[in-house]
Amino acid sequence: MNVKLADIARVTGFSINTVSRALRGDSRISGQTSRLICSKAEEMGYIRNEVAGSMRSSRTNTIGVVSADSSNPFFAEVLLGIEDAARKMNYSILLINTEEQAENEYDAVKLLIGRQVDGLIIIPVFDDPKNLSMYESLGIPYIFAGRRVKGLEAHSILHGDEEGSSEVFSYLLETGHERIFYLAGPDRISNSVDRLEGMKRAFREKGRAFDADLVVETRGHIDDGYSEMNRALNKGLEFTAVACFNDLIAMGVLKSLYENGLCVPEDIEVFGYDNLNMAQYMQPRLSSVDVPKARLGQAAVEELMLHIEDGNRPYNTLEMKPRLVFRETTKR
Amino acid sequence: MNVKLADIARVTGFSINTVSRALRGDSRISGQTSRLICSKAEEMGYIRNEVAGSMRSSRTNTIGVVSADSSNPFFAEVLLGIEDAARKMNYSILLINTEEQAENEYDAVKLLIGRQVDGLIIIPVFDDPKNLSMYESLGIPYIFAGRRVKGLEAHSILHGDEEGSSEVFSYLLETGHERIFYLAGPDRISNSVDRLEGMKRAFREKGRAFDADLVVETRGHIDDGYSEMNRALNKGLEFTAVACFNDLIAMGVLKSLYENGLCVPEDIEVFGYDNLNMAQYMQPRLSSVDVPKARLGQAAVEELMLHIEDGNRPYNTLEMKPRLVFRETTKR
DNA sequence: CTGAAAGCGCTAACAA
DNA sequence: TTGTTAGCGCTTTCAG
Repeated sequence: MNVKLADIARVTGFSINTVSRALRGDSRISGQTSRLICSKAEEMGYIRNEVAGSMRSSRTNTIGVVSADSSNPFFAEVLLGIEDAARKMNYSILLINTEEQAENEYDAVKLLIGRQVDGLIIIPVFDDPKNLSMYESLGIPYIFAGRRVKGLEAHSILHGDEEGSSEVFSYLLETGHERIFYLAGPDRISNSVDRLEGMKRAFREKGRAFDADLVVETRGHIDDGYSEMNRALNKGLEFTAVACFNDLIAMGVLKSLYENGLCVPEDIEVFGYDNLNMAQYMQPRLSSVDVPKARLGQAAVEELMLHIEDGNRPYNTLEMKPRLVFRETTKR
Repeated sequence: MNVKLADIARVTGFSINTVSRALRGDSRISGQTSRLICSKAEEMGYIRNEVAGSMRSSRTNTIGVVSADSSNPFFAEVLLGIEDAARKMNYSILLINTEEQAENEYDAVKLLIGRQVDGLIIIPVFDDPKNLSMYESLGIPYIFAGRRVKGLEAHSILHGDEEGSSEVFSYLLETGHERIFYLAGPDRISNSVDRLEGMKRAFREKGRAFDADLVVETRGHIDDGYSEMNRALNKGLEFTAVACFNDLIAMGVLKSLYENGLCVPEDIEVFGYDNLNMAQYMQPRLSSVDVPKARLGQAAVEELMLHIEDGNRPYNTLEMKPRLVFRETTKR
């Protein structure tokens, strides 16, 4: 077995307790003792058994991250922000992916609680009764990153989905588009719901009615953008602008438009959402709505920490600002 | 506090021990007792404290994953494969990113060992003396996924970097290219080393000398492809084909070539590496070398499990086959 | 098939 | 400033 406190205690002649304290930098231990113990520990290759420590202190210094799909660049960047911020605060990350399935989310949370994580950062589905009631009596702090759960909005850090989407459609409507095709996201996540609402708001504010035939729901994958655009074109759908739920969809859309001989932005304007790094390398460079991804992850960690420190701290919805980035897929 | 074994024991009248066994499905407990205990536990909302369990059994059912940069789609997909396979085997993932820094890798491994992970999957740097000596006396099983560490090849699952790269260059040389520009990866990771070696091998086999001026090292990011290609073009470098260390670089390259009025593949042929999903949506569709990413992650978990089960199992390098995918950035 | 006792390695609480 | 004692919640071992 590995070297443990008792071994160091035996070698140095101090008690296990003193060794434990010295190693944790307890100020009550004299400088000399502390230095001796620490150097001896180093020399013996001591690595603290965090599991045993957690057991006693009932703190694991671990946060559970329930992501939707970490192979999606959007979540990957959020995750990176989370991991980085957590590491700096001496926390580790237990990661589980749900593939947007409410049931996987439920299982993930239960599993992480069994592993005694100190808190949770979750990218949840929008509206699931079983999960809702689970969250309502969770027992540990939790933050929803970039999404909200119906009825638990206070736990969310959001980035203005309705506003961002509304601005995109306002721009398109103001510049004269009569028929705007919208490739929406899956309706079980709040981003889809809110961005769709943003669209409706824009139409309302401009005193215009939107055509339900021009909205199609997708899973938000790159392939969806390509196949749905092909389908729309094949069935002769008419439009002069395309708004996409995210940049991945937009990439597929651009490909389809190109192959069908349509020019962007001359024939058709295209707007993405998320502003992935790759957006600026698409052909043409994609106009998009910027969301601060790494910052979102970081903010989620920071907020979660405050709740871990103070279990009575009230929850408040945090909002970040979206920002439209105009590149080459729009005329402006 | 949460409900624990003792609570269930009290309620059901059995001993803590019997409850523990019933809950773990120990076959020595009678069916009736077992059912009673399990249903009571369910009813009371019991969630097993895995930390306490691990403490005693010295098994955490956790594997540590030391990734290079999980915001890179390549690693993100490998990670997804890892997470998925691990979950199916009832294991959880502790994730740390290193940003390709040997020192971060060192710290990550030590930290994960302190957390008593049962094994490690690492995406390591190639050649660091301190890390090498750490690995040589690690004490727990470990697998390098998709990369090798100099001197510890047996711990790796590889995907034929030298072979894949050699095939790319063979194709380009055979089809008459005299000057091939290569955007290499960072020299501290084995993939760069091996793919570069593959290039050299191809030149050697064709009885040709390669020009060192036509090789430039990059970090492997999308921006590097764009900026290095711009730089090469600006200084008047001549070439008729571009091979890229990975698809991300290739995406940047395509953008630069387009902006400089060069046609792909007519003027310049381009080859990527990794075959990311997005490769087929680039403009034009990118020819690349396919690497089974999710499968790699899955294989790493499976192999690691065998070593966790049997601590004496010998390590053997595993090799997967690369496969060239010809799309629109090459003439063939 | 079930129970009692011991202990995993550490930290907390209380003493000195 | 240091030591002693107890115990976190579970699983293992040994006993019946």
